[in-house]
Parts: sequence; structure tokens; C-alpha cells
Amino acid sequence: MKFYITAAIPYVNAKPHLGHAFEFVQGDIIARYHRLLGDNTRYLSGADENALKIVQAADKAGKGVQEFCDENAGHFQKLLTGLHIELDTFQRSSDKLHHAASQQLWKLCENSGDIYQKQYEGLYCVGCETFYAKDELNENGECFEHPGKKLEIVTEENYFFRLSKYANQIKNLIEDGTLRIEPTERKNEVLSFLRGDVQDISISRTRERARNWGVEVPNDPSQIMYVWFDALNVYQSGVGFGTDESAYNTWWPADVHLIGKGIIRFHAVYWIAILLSAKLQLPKSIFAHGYITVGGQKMSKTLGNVIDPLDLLQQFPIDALRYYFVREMSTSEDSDFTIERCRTTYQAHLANELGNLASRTAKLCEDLTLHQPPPLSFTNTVGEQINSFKLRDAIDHIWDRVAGLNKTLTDIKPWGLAAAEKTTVMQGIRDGLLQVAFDLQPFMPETARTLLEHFGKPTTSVIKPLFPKQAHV
RNA sequence: GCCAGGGUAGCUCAGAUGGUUAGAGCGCAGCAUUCAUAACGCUGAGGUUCGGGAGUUCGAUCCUCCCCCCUGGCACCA
Repeated sequence: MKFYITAAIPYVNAKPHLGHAFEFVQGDIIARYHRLLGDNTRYLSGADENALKIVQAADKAGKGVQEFCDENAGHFQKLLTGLHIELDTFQRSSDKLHHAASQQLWKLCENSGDIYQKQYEGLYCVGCETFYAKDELNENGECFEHPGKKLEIVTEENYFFRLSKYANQIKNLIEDGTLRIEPTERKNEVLSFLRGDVQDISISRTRERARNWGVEVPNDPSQIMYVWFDALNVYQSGVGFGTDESAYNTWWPADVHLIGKGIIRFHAVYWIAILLSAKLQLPKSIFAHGYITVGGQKMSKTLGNVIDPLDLLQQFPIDALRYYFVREMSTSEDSDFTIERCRTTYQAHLANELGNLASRTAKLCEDLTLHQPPPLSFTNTVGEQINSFKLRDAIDHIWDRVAGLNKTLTDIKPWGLAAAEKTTVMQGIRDGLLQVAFDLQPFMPETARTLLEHFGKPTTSVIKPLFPKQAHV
């Protein structure tokens, strides 16, 4: 079996923040789970670089656009390494191969008769170099960035995509479950959008307005593709679309697109329509997670509450952070992040429960010779929960076992037993702990490996604390 | 404004086709205690009884209506 999962490709107009880390970790857990099952697995993310915002951000930083992208893409890759994300492909959209792949996708849609030219008229703010809809403006009809500056009515010829043609078809695909969207709230939002009056979308802009940055429209050098048209195609270009047919056929379609809730429409509607038009296969499922708030508020530079995940890794071990993301954050709704809760969780769950269980088990087994551990596989419940994107439920289940083992030790008191009985009891405990470690592999790879190595043989020695108490308090 | 989902212990949340003393984890207090990172385990306090009001019902936190508050979504953000 093959398994192909993608995380969204972030805009690289700034350094990564905690939300990016949250998404990468979730994807990594699912990908690792499938690798451990023996699936031929691929986990892809990348960088979305062909947007005007990137050009503007580069200007502001006084850097060349490519140089700016390289630098920020580097920050993201550093984060991935820091979080122990096993990513197979980091596909950047400024890559030449990606450009070619996107032009090919365009041509396929064009061949289906779904791309046409039309006059577009809109309110354009010269300061922002952006078009605005009426409801995005203040009461004077000016943009918030440049009050006092009148917007211009600009008319130009752009390419449009016949989204309207596919609305009904997509609605049916979602309703009958061919395209799975989780969680249900998001699915309903998409469906209600599709039941409305779905209009065609503009998919290009003039080269001038795009600041000469992005993917050129085939056979029309005066136009650059709208960033979303090419960005979504990273999911294909990263696995060989347009360049390596056999790789592409191996991996496409994606099994899971993991995204933030804010970009659900692009994935569940635009992207699906483009693929239908191009007569390509559709992804199997889309999972939209919620956002992280900090102290109850959205992260924003103006509020100054942006958390750099790399800073957090100075304070907490990687696995502790990964654990926190899964155990304390809701995967479907927004959830709040605080350092205090992170500390409490570390103390209560990791040091006191799992870490302590490992210590006492190791000590009690110190002078015993146990049988060879049995071969391990995932607990059914854990596997089912991961497949349902219920990562928190899965780890809850694992922790129930941890608590159970601690209680068993306290109740049975093996330290007071004769060697033979003690051996029997401790074999059970040791095997239980190994099962915990096995199930924990996708979530906390380092910790799981340490446990599996330490307890995976008949004799064992004391273990140094997995999560030392004084590390950060 | 419209649509959806919420408002339950200090905190994060679970709950039931409506029915005896409303639950968990964390935090807190006490007991006990090294096999263990004084961790684990046990006991307990804590909800004016489940946002406010009215209604349906023998009976509502769970149903209906109204109100208040929160969160999210609301199309070309190009």
C-alpha cells in the first residue's frame, strides 16, 4: 500500500510560527504511523513563493525576491529538522520544474475548454498593489493600510476558470463521501458554499501587476498565474507531475491533504475543480485543523504574541512539545497555547506518569531476567483513532494504559515479592510498557525509541529520567 | 446582518432518545509512601445544579421560544 500525505505549503513571507509547527507535527504523526505499518509512505510540504505579497515583503526587507525566499524557506527547513519531522519532499514553488508542471496543468484545463479571457474590473489600491472588495474597505471606501488614498477603478483582461461548471459535481462528490472532508463543520461550510451561486474565478494577472514574479501563463507572456492556481499544484509537482510519470503514478492521488481551516475552499473547491477539469485523479481526503491562539488571542505581530517554535524547543524537549500539541490542543477547533500549561503538562503527564513509570519499572527489573519481549504491533484502538484523525483520542488511550500500569505496580507491590513472582509481575509490566512505547512511536519518536531499546531485552538496568523534573521549572 | 457551533467545577473539557446523589483530567487540601524523577496510589473540597428568562412535561442541564455572550464561516482577500 502507498500512502501520500501533504501538509499545506506555507507562504514564506515571514519566519515560521507555532501554527506551522502544529500542522507539521500532525502530519508527521500520521505519516510515521503509516511508515510503521509498512506502507510506502510519502510526506510532502514545501513553500508557496509566487505571490505578490512575497515580492512586497522582499522589498520591505531590502532583498531580492529569490534571495528572500531562499532565506525564509531555510527557516522552515530548520524548523522541520528541529521538530524531527520526517518530510520526504520539500517542494518550493519557485522551482523551475514546478513552473513547467503548472503550465502543463493549465494546458490540460485549457484543453477542456475551462479557461477563457474576460474583462475584470475592480477597486485597486496602488499603495497595497492589491484589489479590494467593497466590504474590505473602511467607511470612506479606502483601504485600511492607506486611509485618505482613493482607490482606482482598474479594468484589465484576465484569464478565468469555469469554476461554476464543476460546483454541482463537487457537491455530489463530497456528499457521497468520495471526497472526505473532516471535521464535519468544515464539510458543511464547503457544502453551503457550493449550494450557493458559485462564480468563475480569475486565475491570472498582468505581468506588471505581478511584479514580474510567478508562473507565466502558457503562450501569453503578458500574464502570470494567480498564485493559488500554481500553489495547489505543488502537491503534484512535488511527486513528479509533468516530469516523472512513473513517480507521479505511484503517488498521486494524495490520500490526505492536511490544511488549516482558513484555506479549505481553495482545497475542497478550487483544487478539486481544477483536477476535474484537467481529468486527473482527486485527493481522497482533506483534513482541516483549527488555529492556535496565544493567551486567548490570535497570534499577530502587532500584539507581539507570536511564538517562535524554535524558541520553545530551547525550553522543552521536542517530544514534550509534540505531546502537548496532540494532547492539549483540539485538532478541529481553535485552541489556546500557554507556556504555563505546557509546563504543567510536562510535569503531570510526562515526568510524573510516563517518565516515572519507566524509572520504577527499570529499577524493579534491575536484577531480574525476563523473557524475550513478544513481537509488537499497534493497539487496534490507536490505529483506528489515527485513521480518523483523532490524534488526541489515540494518545488518551495510550495514557490510560500508562496510568493503569502505575496503578498495578502500586497495588501489587512487586518489590515485596519473592523473585519468581516478582519476575512474573514485572514481565507483564515491562510488556505493557513496551506496548506503550510501540504505540507512542508516531507521536514521540525519540522517547519511544529510548524505551524500546532500553526495555526490549531480557535484562535491563536503571534508566535515567526521560523527562527530568528540574529541566525548566 | 445571515449561517453553523458553543456557553457544564479555579482551568481544559466530557455527558445523556429528558428521569435516582451531574463526570474526567489538571490544579488545590489531606492521608499514605520510596519500587520510582517526594513521583505513583487513596480520600476530599469545589458546580448558588449545567449563560439568563419563559414554556412543554409527572419530571429538563439535555426539547420549544425569546434574550445575552463567545467562536468560526459568509466567494474572485485577485
